[in-house]
Amino acid sequence: MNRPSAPRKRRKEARPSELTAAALALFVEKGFAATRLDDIAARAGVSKGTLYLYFDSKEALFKAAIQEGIIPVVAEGESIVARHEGASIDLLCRLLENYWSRIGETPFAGIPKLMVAEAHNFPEVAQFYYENVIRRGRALLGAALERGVARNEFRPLPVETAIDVVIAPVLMLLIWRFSMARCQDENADPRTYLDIHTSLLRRGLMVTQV
Amino acid sequence: MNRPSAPRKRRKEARPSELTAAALALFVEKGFAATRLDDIAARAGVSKGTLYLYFDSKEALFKAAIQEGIIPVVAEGESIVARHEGASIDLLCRLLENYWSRIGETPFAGIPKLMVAEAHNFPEVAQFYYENVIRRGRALLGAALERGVARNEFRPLPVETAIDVVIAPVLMLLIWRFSMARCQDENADPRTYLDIHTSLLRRGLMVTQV
Amino acid sequence: MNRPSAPRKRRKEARPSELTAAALALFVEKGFAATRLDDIAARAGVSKGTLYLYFDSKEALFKAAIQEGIIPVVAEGESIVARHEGASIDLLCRLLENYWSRIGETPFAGIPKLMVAEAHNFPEVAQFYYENVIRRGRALLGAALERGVARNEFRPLPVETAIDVVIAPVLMLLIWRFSMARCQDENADPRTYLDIHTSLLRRGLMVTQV
Amino acid sequence: MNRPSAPRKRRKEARPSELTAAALALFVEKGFAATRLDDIAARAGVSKGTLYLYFDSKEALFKAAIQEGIIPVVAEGESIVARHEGASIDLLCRLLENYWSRIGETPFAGIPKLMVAEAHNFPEVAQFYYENVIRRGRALLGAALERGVARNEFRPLPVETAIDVVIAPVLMLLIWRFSMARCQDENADPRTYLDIHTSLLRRGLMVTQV
DNA sequence: AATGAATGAGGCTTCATTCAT
DNA sequence: AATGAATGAAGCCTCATTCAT
Repeated sequence: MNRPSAPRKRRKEARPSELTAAALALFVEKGFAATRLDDIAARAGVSKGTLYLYFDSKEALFKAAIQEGIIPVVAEGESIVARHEGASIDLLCRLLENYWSRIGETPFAGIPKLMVAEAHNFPEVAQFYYENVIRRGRALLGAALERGVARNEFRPLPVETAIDVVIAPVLMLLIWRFSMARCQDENADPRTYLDIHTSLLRRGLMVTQV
Repeated sequence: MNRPSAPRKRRKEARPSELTAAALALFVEKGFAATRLDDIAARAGVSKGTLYLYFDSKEALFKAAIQEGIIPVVAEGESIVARHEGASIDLLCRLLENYWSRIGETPFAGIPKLMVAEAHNFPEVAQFYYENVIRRGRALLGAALERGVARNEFRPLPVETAIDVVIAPVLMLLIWRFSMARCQDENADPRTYLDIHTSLLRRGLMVTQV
Repeated sequence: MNRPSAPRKRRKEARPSELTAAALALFVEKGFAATRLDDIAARAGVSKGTLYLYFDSKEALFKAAIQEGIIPVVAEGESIVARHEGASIDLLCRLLENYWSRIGETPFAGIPKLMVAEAHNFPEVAQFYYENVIRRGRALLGAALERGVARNEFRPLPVETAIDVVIAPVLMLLIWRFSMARCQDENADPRTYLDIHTSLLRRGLMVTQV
Repeated sequence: MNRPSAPRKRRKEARPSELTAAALALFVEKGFAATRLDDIAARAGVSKGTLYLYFDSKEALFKAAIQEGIIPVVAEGESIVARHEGASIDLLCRLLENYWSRIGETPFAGIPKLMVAEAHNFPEVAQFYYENVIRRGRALLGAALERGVARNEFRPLPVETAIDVVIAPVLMLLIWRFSMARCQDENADPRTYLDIHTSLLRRGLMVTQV
C-alpha cells in the first residue's frame, strides 16, 4: 500500500522546487518582466495552469525562487567562523571559498545577478534577501576581518567598507558569468580568479612581515 | 520672442539626448521590459508619440541610451597610459580614479548595471558594449599591469585574470548603488571604498620592498 | 453534461472557421484596414485574445479567410467540362450557373470584392488567389469557348479576351452586391440578370443559324 | 506688377487639385484607411500640414478627390443621346466608347474601383456618386436601349437589368486594371476587349436580321 | 501660405490569470 | 492534480490632427 503511492507522492512533493528551479533559471536569463509563464511551464514540463496550483502569481513564484536559493550557506559560514583556529587570513579565504563552492557552483549561482537586476522592482524581496543573506554574510566577513585586526594579523582598516571590497570580486565573478561572459572569447577560470583575489588579499591586508 | 526660430531648432537638436537620458534612468531603475514608454515620455516631459519622432522603437531607444553613454572615457584613459611616467601602481590607480570620476559620478553610472541585467536580452548591444568599452578598458588596465611586471614593480601574475580582479570592486560599487544600496542603512563612501581598494592593490600587487 | 470532453473539443475544431467567417464578413464590408479585431471578435462571440490562439496576426487571419473560401468550385467546374456533351453554349452557361450557385449564394460571395479592394495591399494573397482560382476558372471558360469554336458552334474570336467579357457581368454582379447595391432602390434580380447575360451570349457568340 | 504674381497665383489655385490628384491615386491604390496623409503630402510635394490648409480632414479630402473626378462625362453623354440619329446599337456603342475615352483613359479611371471598395465606409459619398454619376449614366444607356426596342431594332428585354449587363464589362475592365491586373502576365488590350463586348452586344441585342 | 514638431486617441498584440473539463 | 482554452488589461506603436514658427 505504501510503496505504490510513493513515487507519485515524491513527484508531488518535488513539484514546487522543479517549478522554482525552472523559474529561477529563466528569471536569471531574461529578467522577471521578460520571462513568460509559458516558458517556465514549458521548461518545467508542465502546463501553464499547473503553476497556479502551487503559486498564487508570477510574483509569488519569483519570491519562492529566490528563497529556495537561500540555503544554509550562511549558517555553515557561521559555524566555520566559530570553529576556526589559526590565521585570520585563512579564515577569510575559507569563507570566500565556501561561498563559491556552495553557491557559485550550484543552480543558485544566478541569484546575485537576479537580485541586482530586480532589487528596484521588488524592494521587499530585496530587503528579505539583504536581511537573510547579505547582512549575515557581511557579518561573517566582518568577524574575520575584525579577528585579524584584533590579533594584529591585519593592519587596521574601516571594516565595513573593507567587507565590500573583499566580497566584490566574488560577486562580480558570478554576475559576469550570467551576463557579459558570452561576449568574451575566453573567460577567466574561476579558480585562478579566486586564487589571485585571495593572494592579493593575503598581501594587501596583512601587516608587513619584517 | 526675439529670436524666432532658434528655440524650436535648439529643442529639436537637444531632444534626442533628453530622451535617452530619461530612458536610461528608467531602464537602469526598472529594467528594459518593465519600463513603459509612457514613463520615459513623462520623465522627459514629452508625449509618448514624440519618442517615435526620434527613435524607431523601444529597442532603438535602448540602444541609443547605451551608446550615448559611451563617451570618450576610454580615449582619455589611453592618453593617460601613454603619457604616464613614474610608478605603475600610480598609473593603475589613476585609471581607476578616472573611470570613477568620468563614469561613476555622471548620469551614465547606471550603464554597467543595465548592461549586466540586459546582456542576455540584447546580445548585439552587449557585444557592441563589450567591443567598444570593456575590451578597450581592459586593455588599459592590462597595459598598466604589464608595465609594472616588466619594470619589476609588480610580482608576476596572470594579467588577464588580474584585470578582472582589479576592476571588479569598482564595477560592483556602481552596480550596488543602483540595486541593493537602498536596503542598506549606511552605504560605504565611494572615496573610502576606492581608497581601500587601491591600498590593497598597492600592497597586494607590488613586490616586497625589502 | 454526459459527454465530457466533446463540446470543448468540437468547439476547438470549429473555432478557426467561425473566426474566419466573422473576419471575412467584416473585411468584405469595411476593408482590411478599417476592420478592427475587436469587431471580428465580437461578431464571432469571442474575446480579442482568442483570435491569437488561432491566428498569428490580423494579416494571417485575412489570408486564412480568403483561403477558406477557395472551395472546390473550380474542381467541380473541371469535372463539368470533362463530362459535358451537347452544345457548347450550354456548357458555358452551366459553368456560369455553377459559379453563381456555388459562390454567389454562399458566405464566400464577398471574396471577389475583397480581393479587388485589397489586391494591391496583399500582393502575395492576390497572386495565390489568381493562381488557384482565377487562372483555373479562366481555363474552364476558355475550354468551353474553344470547344464551341472548334465545333463551329461559335464564330471565331480571341478567346483570352472573350473570357474576360464572359465572366465580367457575373463578377460585377457580386461586387455590386457588396458595394453600391445599397444606394439603389431596386437591385436587379440575380436570376434575371444572369438570364439576360446568357441570352446575350447565346445570340452573340453563336454562328448565325440560317 | 501683375506678371510677377501670376505664377504664384496660378500655383495657389492649382494646389487643391494637385492634392486631390495625389490623394486619389493613393486611395485607389491602397484604400482609404491604409493611405497615410504623409504619403499623400509626399506625393504632392508638400508638407503634411499643408493639406489642412485646403481640406478639413482626411475624409474631406476623400470626398473632394471623388467629386473632382465627376467631370461632365455624363452631360456629354446626354448630348450624344440627344443628337444621335441612326441605329440604336451605334448609339449604345458610342456611349460606351465615350465613357471609356473620357474616364478610362484619364487619372480618374480608378474612381470606380475606389467607390466599390469604400462604398460601405462612406455611404453619403456613395450616394452622391450614385445620384450624380451612376443613375444618370444608367439613364443614358436605358434611353439607348429603349430607343432600340421602340424602333424595333432590339428585341424586347427588361431594360433596367440589361443596363447592368451592358455596362458591367466596361466597369470590370477598369476595376481589374487597378486590382488584379498585376497578377496576370498579359492583360487584355482594352480596345480589343471593348470590341468584343460591343460585337457581342450587336448580335445579342438586335432582332434577327432575316 | 507653408512647415514640421508635437500630440494623444485608438489599434494590434502580448501575456498573467481564470476556469471548465 | 492537471490541463489548456479563453479572457481582458496593458503595452507598443501609428497616424490624423493641431499649432507655434
